[in-house]
Amino acid sequence: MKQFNRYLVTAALPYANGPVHIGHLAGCYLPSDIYVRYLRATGADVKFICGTDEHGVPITIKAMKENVTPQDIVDKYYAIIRDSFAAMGISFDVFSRTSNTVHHETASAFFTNMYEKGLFEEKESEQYYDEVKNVFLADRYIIGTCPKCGNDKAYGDQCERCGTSLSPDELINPRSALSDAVPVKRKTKHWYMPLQQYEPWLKEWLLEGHKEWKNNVYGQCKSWIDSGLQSRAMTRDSNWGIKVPLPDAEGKVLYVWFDAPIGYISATKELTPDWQKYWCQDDTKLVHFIGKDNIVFHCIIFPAMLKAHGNFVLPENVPANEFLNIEGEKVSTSRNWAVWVNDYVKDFPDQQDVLRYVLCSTAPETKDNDFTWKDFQDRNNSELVSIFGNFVNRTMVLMHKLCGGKVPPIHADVKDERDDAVFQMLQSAKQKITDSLENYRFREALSEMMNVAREGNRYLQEKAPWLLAKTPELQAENQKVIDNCLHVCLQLTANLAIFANPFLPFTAQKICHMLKVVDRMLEWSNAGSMKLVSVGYTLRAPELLFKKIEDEQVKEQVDKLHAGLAQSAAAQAAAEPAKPAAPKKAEIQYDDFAKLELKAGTITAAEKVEKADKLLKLTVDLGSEQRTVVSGIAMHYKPEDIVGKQVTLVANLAPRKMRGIESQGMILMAEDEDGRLVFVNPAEAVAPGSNVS
RNA sequence: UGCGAGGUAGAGCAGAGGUAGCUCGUCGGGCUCAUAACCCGAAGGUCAGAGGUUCGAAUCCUCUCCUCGCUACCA
Repeated sequence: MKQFNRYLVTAALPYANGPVHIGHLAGCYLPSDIYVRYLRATGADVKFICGTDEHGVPITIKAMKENVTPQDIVDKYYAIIRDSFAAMGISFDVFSRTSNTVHHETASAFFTNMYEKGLFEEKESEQYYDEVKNVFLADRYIIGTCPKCGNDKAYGDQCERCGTSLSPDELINPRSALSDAVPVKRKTKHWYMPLQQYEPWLKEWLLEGHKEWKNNVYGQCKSWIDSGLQSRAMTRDSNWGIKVPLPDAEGKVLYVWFDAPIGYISATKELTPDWQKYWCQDDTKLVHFIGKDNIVFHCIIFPAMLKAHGNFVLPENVPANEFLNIEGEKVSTSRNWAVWVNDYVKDFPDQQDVLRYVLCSTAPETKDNDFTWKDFQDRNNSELVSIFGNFVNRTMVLMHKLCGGKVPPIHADVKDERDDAVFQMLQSAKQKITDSLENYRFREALSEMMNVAREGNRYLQEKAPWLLAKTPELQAENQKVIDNCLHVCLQLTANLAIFANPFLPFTAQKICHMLKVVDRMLEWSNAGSMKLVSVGYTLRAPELLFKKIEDEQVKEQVDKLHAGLAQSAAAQAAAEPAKPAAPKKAEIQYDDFAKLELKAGTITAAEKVEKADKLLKLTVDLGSEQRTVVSGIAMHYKPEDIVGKQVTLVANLAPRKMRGIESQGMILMAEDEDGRLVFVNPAEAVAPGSNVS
């Protein structure tokens, strides 16, 4: 095993175009914070790095839409994000931002270093340009008609209706998502990093050298490398970002994915003049905490960049988490289906540890997981309150009642095996928790920590000091046994604070306060000790560590979630028509309309098309003939529900094959903002084959 | 379409050839120091489905189904 003398821990740079939600927290900020708090407790030299990622096209677009500058956007969200993390006790050593001067200089220098070594390829290509907004358009910002299914809202990279991946050139009638203008092709030059040249090295370093990485991470990297890497552009046409530091690069900036990870380096520079010690000496253990969407950038592209530059350490591990869903549905910031951290802090003041506990115990370490408010309540009430909080409270109350509020001595003459067993249990718990934390298994570590509290309750139950003190006479007789029991329970409580500290730092502090011990007691090396609280010390009155969460609070949160969703949908619906969305298509003459042959028909049969999520094969009765129509409505209607329905059919549309079935017409559907499809049909039943005009 | 990860008691997870385990929930009992908390016990699973290898498969192989991700600047 390699010996490391210091740690550099990074958490993914959140993108500064919105606040952070609990999925972000569960994905990487909480696990990294737990890891770092543990490392600090062991006395390790560790730096915990994060900051906002403030470049990239989405920010310029958001700025354009809100009619402010990109800088306004990032300033606003930088503050919100920073404060959310601080409130939750995420203990970054530095929380920087990529719009800082230090970062611009660092990223520029990084690029120049690679450029001077001749590590970039220069290539010219033609890209769509929006002449109204004067910007080059990323594929995603070109909208047009899908050549496969005719969806007129396909994006330049993919059609979301039929799932085909596209290139902007394939779109019929492309237009800009920003201005609705018809984009034109313009030549543009970019600098590419030939990733394929790093393949042999990546195979050795990653595939051979890091087989211990998590399955989901290793598997995805392997799949990328095995399928062959390609040159990737490291610059973009934009005026928001870090200028490409070359003379002939007007209007070009570094690709955000080139500049963002360098942000880890810049932030470290900002933190300490000693930054090189952390980044350039190979006895540093660099660990990147990220969500699964970032795997390739952190495991392949950024390491390749570091390798290319040559002066930096490489990540030792990248423990990426999967995603957290909320109440059974994927988090969606645009639909406002999310629990925002800044809201949580307001709604549950002084209960950060509850969220930390719940997110850690359901952390998506191996697969996507679901967060529900009911589960949040259950875990708080039946685990934190009933097991952990209750044990500490029982101990404190009994100690005050039976031992006069002072830490009782331990009497060797009445000490028994059960007392020793607690000591043994602590040793083994320390071992297990340490092992789990070192291997990024935070859920497991947390559950071991809770087991310590469970053991405490069990011990107390078996000793039952309250029975030994039923009457004053009995108590006098048993005082030594009672002393021993509460002495053990108090030491156990102190140990619990050490074990809980990485996960529940606010709670650990409360325990320290009650026990009148200083922060240094929380050092990891003290775990397992039975001499943490001193005999004879007067302790403070017990205070509850956790409080119950009531049904109403849960209901409020669930309602809030749904209200947010509805509000956001309404806001979007209101915003859309306000834009010149209505006359998207050119005006037509009556003759054009008359070319359409529309007929009412009745669906007589419907079945799912195999190997297609969205397609149904329908048979439509037009009175004089039967038509086979393939329609992309499987997501919205079940075959059995629509047989017998009347529909409006474009009867003279040229036939088209889809999934090997010839579709002889098209059914008219109305689609709302959420993508919900509804039949456009005659209000009353008419004879099949009736003309519609 | 391809590739990656996953599918195990009502819920959340462990187990990676040898009679299915943990936490919460449920049910029964005990206790009363404690936030109706704690402790003991029980019920509950054809380990997504089908086939195969093996004396023996949740675990290995093949195929199928489902979920999520990547291929697109969401942790």
